[in-house]
Amino acid sequence: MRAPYGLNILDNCLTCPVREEHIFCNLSVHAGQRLNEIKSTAVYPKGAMLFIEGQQPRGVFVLCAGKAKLSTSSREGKTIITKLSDAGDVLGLNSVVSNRPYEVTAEMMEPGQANFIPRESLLQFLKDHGEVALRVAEQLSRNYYTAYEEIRTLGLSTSPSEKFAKLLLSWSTKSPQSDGALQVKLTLTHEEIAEIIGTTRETVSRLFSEFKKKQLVQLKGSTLVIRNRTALEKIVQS
Amino acid sequence: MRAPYGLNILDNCLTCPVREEHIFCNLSVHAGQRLNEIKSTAVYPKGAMLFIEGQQPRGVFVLCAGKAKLSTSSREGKTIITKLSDAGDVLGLNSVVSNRPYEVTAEMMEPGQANFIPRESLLQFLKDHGEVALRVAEQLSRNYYTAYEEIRTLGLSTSPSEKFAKLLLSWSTKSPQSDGALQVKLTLTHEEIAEIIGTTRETVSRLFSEFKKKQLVQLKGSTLVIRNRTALEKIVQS
DNA sequence: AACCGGTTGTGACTGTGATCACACCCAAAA
DNA sequence: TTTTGGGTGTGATCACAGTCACAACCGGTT
Repeated sequence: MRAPYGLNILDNCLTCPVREEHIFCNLSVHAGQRLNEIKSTAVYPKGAMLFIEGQQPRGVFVLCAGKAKLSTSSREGKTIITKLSDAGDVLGLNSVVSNRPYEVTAEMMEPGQANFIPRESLLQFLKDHGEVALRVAEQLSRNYYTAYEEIRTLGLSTSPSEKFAKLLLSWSTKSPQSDGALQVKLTLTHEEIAEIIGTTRETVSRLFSEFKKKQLVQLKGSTLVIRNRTALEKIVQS
Repeated sequence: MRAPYGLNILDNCLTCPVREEHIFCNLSVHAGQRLNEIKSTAVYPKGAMLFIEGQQPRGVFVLCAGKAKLSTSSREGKTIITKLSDAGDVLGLNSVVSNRPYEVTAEMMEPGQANFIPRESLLQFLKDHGEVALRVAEQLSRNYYTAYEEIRTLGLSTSPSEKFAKLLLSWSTKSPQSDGALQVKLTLTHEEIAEIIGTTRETVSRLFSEFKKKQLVQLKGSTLVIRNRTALEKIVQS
């Protein structure tokens, strides 16, 4: 089965990304069947918008393949990226549960696939299956935590270098923990990095130069190598 | 019935603050009784810490009287106030639901009273009463929204004056909407205001002078009068 | 009265990062 | 090949807000 954008369609992607905390995993047989009835799968090209900040919530998206960036922006055009999502993430849950407009824009950064569950169906489903509602509550509080992490970085760490170091470290922990040399595939542009840490493209460029000069990081093709983790950690809490 | 700190103890303060969205209101008789069994009431002096950032979650607090400030701070001592809570607010819910450390410190800004519901009891209660779990989910997503508001102000609005104007406006909308002259009781120190908008005490001082000079606001005793609302709104989205 | 702690006003100085400007690189298209 | 366009490096400039310093203020206590 072949989809556009050179992507294999996954049969049932509600459960495909193996995640302990996945809220739609390990459901009762009955609930699982019901969920399968109300979900629908779609494939998206790079740049596709799953939803846009301010829209009324249509439903939630469960990302099965591909990466998406969540961002919010001001009228004057300044944008901040608040989260990078990948397979397994549930997008739009808060808006659906509280019935408020999407608070972010979700844009595919690469071709991908997602399950869609319409708002009404999901809410009915949650009413019918109380045990899942609690799972949803847990997921929401996890979201809340990451939001607070964001608040802390934006509000407490003043200098761009601090935030930049923090970002690099957060990447290095997610990457394959093979021995000493920590490697990260670099898929973002400097502009995007700037939007994550809330600064300008030029500053990010300068930070890269600076960190390279200080032997903190090194660039091999498009993979970034963290050479001095402890030094980075020191910058973070300087 | 008289309590310390010159405060009247309220008989049942789970329901006292009249709030449409109060998660523990309008419960079934059975659930209401159960809730009354597991809650306990206490009175707190000014400066009392309900809980501290990093502590394991003991339970939730339902504020009945008095105001509390929620803050988070870095090792170097920089602090940001993320929310001002008053009667009716539920504090510590996220931490309890997700069983992670309190992400903020909750400190009473004036003498007050709060109900405490221990973690284990609450979780059991939620399992037994699925309909309340959904209410909790709704509350959590509301929390998420205010967190996002915070992210937007910290990340998108660059200048202190912008954030300051935003803060003043948010105050003026909450205050009694009596005709034109918007008045706000000013209970915070400049230092605290600085911690809300993420700047220094001196800058707040200067902003006050500047806004007074520009006839945007006026200080009558300890009440702040918003003289030119539209001008403030213009500063916000400048 | 005098004193005190916490708060507020304001001046002088300075470092930092945003802004503008332009050169450069590289891969894909023509 | 040349062209084009998105991405990147880097210098020069400058305004803004953080920092330090000190005076003034205000309400409560002794």
